[in-house]
Amino acid sequence: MNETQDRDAVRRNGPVSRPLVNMVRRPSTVDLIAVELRNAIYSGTLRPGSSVREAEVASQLGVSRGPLRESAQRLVQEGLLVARPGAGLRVATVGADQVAELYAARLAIEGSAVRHLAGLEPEDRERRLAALRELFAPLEASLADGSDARRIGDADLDLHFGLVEATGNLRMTAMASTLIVQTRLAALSHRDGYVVRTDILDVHRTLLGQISDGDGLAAEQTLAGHFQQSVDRLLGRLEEPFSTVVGAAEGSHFAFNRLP
Amino acid sequence: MNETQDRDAVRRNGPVSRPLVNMVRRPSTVDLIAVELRNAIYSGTLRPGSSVREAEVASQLGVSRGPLRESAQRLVQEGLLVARPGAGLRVATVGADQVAELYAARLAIEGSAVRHLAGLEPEDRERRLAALRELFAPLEASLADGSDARRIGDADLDLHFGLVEATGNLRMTAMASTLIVQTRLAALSHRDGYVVRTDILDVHRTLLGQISDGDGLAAEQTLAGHFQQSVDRLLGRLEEPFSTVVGAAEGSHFAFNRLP
DNA sequence: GACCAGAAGAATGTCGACAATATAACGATT
DNA sequence: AATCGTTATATTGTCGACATTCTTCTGGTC
Repeated sequence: MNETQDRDAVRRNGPVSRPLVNMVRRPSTVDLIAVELRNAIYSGTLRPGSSVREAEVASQLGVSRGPLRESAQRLVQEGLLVARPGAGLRVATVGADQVAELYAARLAIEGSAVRHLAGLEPEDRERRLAALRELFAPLEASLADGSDARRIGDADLDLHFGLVEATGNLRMTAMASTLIVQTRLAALSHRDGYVVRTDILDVHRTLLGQISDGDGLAAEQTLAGHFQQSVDRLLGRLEEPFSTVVGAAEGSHFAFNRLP
Repeated sequence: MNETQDRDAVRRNGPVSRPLVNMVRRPSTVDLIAVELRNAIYSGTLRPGSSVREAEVASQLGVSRGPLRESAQRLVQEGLLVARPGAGLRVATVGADQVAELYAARLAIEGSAVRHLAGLEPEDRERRLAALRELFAPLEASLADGSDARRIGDADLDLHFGLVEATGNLRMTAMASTLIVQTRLAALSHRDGYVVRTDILDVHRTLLGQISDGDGLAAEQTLAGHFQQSVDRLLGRLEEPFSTVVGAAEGSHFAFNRLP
């Protein structure tokens, strides 16, 4: 019984001090399907507002309707799918009336993240910033070689997700993941297609610099300004230099859609 | 085709200006089951760490295993249930190692909420604060008549949920709902049972006052201090006057578990 | 011509049954 | 005595089929 008690204790409280090995967790079928669905939504394969026929998608995934429906409920909880009784599943749409709310939620999460990072001990802070600077390169590259807006958006969202992931807070990371896919949905729902400002490089450079300086409030305000501009642009309130492409590019890399 | 287009437009962008009536949405069975499950977890009927046998729970709810499993996946996404392949469902446990993370997430959401409220126009701000002061009475009452800690905790959590709900941000409201049920899980997982400080009345009075004064940053710091004490208390780092009861009371009122 | 009512079709909602897997108990072995 | 291997039980994972519901099409009426 002692071994059982130990296992139970581990389940309740996690490894006591330092885990010798990572607890192995085979992903369930529902996990795998949910990842595929999120990818399909994120990449635009399942377009916003389109109906999701269970039998069709299930057969494409090589599973029955049961597991598919279970996975779908996860995305319903995330707000990525909408289920109407009798009418089945539709991909959610993030319309103009929801953009402000969405970015307010992102500011709550990501703003808290940058403040947390800025408040760390300099040594620890720089270690985590190093990981973030890795995400900077793809953004620079996609901007430099004139990639389509979708790829630029991928790099941008990856960086924003990295901000939250760097805090190590799994709950906030999960919430950020959901909000970022919803951001993609908002962009895909937008009549002008995917729109990206050309100065995002400067904004993020400033952001990382302020974190590095330990000035969390300034970093949060930079983020707030950045988001405000994004909202205005999505709502068509701004006329300014931008790069817009309705990217038909498939195959984004979904750094934030990993298995838990 | 015009009517269809109009309906689609409504689905995408929501009602154009001011909706004459609220769009009626019959709750699906999955919705209803999910509410029941959350209530059972919140009230302690389903205890943290306990296994949830599908057949048993399904028959108690009067449904088959299929809909139950679909609902369960929603709670898995929320972090309220854990599913291990082959081993089925267990109620999540929020152990000591997760308390800090949980309260950090709550601070991100609720801190953002109080700052938002404080930044509103005085007229609008006071209107929403009026709704919050309604939630103040139950807290006072439960403290005054020496209720058990569980009832005090209910009133406390209702008030905190009300803070976020008052912003009108549905996304943040949903996230707050999840985090607050997890807070209850943490309390139920705690060895000392439900613990409540006796000075929470003062803290919340101060909080609402600072919001009323438009001082969002101060309100957020009050919240941060309050949460820090909660974390310390749950981790047993503090020895101070408190009221602790392992409340066996069933039937909490779950203001935050409404249907969407 | 627009609107309403009814019927046909298709998809969903739900259930029961079977196969696959994990758990627990038991005995054998070092 | 503790550990390992085996077996039995119970539960989960998956699937196919049926009843129900929504959607769409058609025809009729004002």
